Amino acid sequence: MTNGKPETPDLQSAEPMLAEAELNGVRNEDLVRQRREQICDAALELFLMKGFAATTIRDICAGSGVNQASIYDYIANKNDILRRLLNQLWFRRDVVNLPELMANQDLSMQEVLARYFREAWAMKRKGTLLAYRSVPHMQAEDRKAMRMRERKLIEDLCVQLHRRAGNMPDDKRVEVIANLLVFLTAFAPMRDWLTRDIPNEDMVQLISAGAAAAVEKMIDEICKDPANG
Amino acid sequence: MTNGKPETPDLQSAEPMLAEAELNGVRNEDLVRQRREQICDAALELFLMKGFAATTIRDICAGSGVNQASIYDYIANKNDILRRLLNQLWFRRDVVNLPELMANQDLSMQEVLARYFREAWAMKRKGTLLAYRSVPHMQAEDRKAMRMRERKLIEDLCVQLHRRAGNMPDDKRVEVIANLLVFLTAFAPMRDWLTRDIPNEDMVQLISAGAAAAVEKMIDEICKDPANG
DNA sequence: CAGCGTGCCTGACATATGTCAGATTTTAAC
DNA sequence: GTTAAAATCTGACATATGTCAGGCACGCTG
Repeated sequence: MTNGKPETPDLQSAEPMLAEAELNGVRNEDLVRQRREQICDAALELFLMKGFAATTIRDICAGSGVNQASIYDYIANKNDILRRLLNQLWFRRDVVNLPELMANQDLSMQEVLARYFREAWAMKRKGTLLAYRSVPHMQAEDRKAMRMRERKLIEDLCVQLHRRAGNMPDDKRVEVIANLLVFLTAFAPMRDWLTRDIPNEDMVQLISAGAAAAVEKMIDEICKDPANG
Repeated sequence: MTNGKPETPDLQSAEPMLAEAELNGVRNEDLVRQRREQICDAALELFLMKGFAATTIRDICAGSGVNQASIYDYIANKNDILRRLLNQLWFRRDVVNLPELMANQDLSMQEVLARYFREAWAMKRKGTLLAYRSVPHMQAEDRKAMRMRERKLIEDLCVQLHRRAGNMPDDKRVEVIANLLVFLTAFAPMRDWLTRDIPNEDMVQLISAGAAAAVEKMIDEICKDPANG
């Protein structure tokens, strides 16, 4: 195809996901899906409430109504549940992607951020919390996959920031901006009691205005004083 | 005294700390202090590396060189260690206080934030990480104390933001600004791999410039469109 | 009804963990 | 050197946990 956005890097390319174990204790695939959903739903609530380590398989069984022995017909082990949850909630592809949004030059920075925060805070609230809180409990290889994905996100963001900033010099500090934006994704989820008092849309508007101003200011700063490469 | 800063609210007032257990298995107080230090030092590293729940008393004993039975002469239980660490690292009074800094009207917002982030990121890095990560493992009453202290911080910050913004209307959204600033305290600690590539002072300057711009923009926004009370 | 396949559950194993009683060693004073 | 106080350690208890083997019940086919 020759008529799409020209040489934008492929932002949608193979994302690393966490490898879910295969099981074949139970044949009926619909049943497996249904039970897995029960299990994951219950586990998510418990993980968010008590943390991964403090949640026992017995808790999850009680919460989901699945028997303590049977649960191993549907998931391989406790870590497998976490993996499946993160695949659903953190690595989901149906939620807007910040670098991609930024690539659309018709949108102002503030509009980009407003759309992004609105959707991310609505759709990925629990995923964000789970991801931030349970990194220490993940298997080494899963943690590595998370890091890779984050790394790629930051890189893509840096590319887009340069694109938007015109002739900003190459500077390590651009990464700081990208990291700040990624960090802000966790703002509403982590400060969740705030959103009980304040309508979500108000937060979205306010924070995206502030964040856009911050980004512009920081880009300015880098242009004005191009110190580090 | 009549010549201090006039009616600034007492920002230094009784901070709630977590209640440490008293023990009297060992008489020599210096020894107790020393052993406790060993224990807490080892525990901190382990808690940050593996998380509170995944760290066992045996790990802490191995790391600190204190015997598994003796450790209970110096700390009451695993949660007591966490409490002591947070009292040292999170509730420390020797580190600059943001509302207090803001009360000094001679400093620009950017200067205030630069001073604050510089010191907070240098001195409270581990405390911040520990606090954010181990909230779910704390005893209910300790969690309550943490919340209270945070609540007070936000309130003090709101007061100072109003003071600085001149005639900004009373608006719930001011809390969002305060929360954003508190949240940013965790930026460098949580994105710690960043700081391995980028000098700390560069981060301080860049983020405080950006954050100051964001705060101003958000105050503007609230003044321009005074919707919520 | 018998026979079988599929999903479910009782019950338990092996290990890990927080905690500590009580024996043992060290220290210091005479 | 004797002795008593103080600090440290061995060893263990009670419990909790992840995991699963092997038996059970139910529905389907003939």
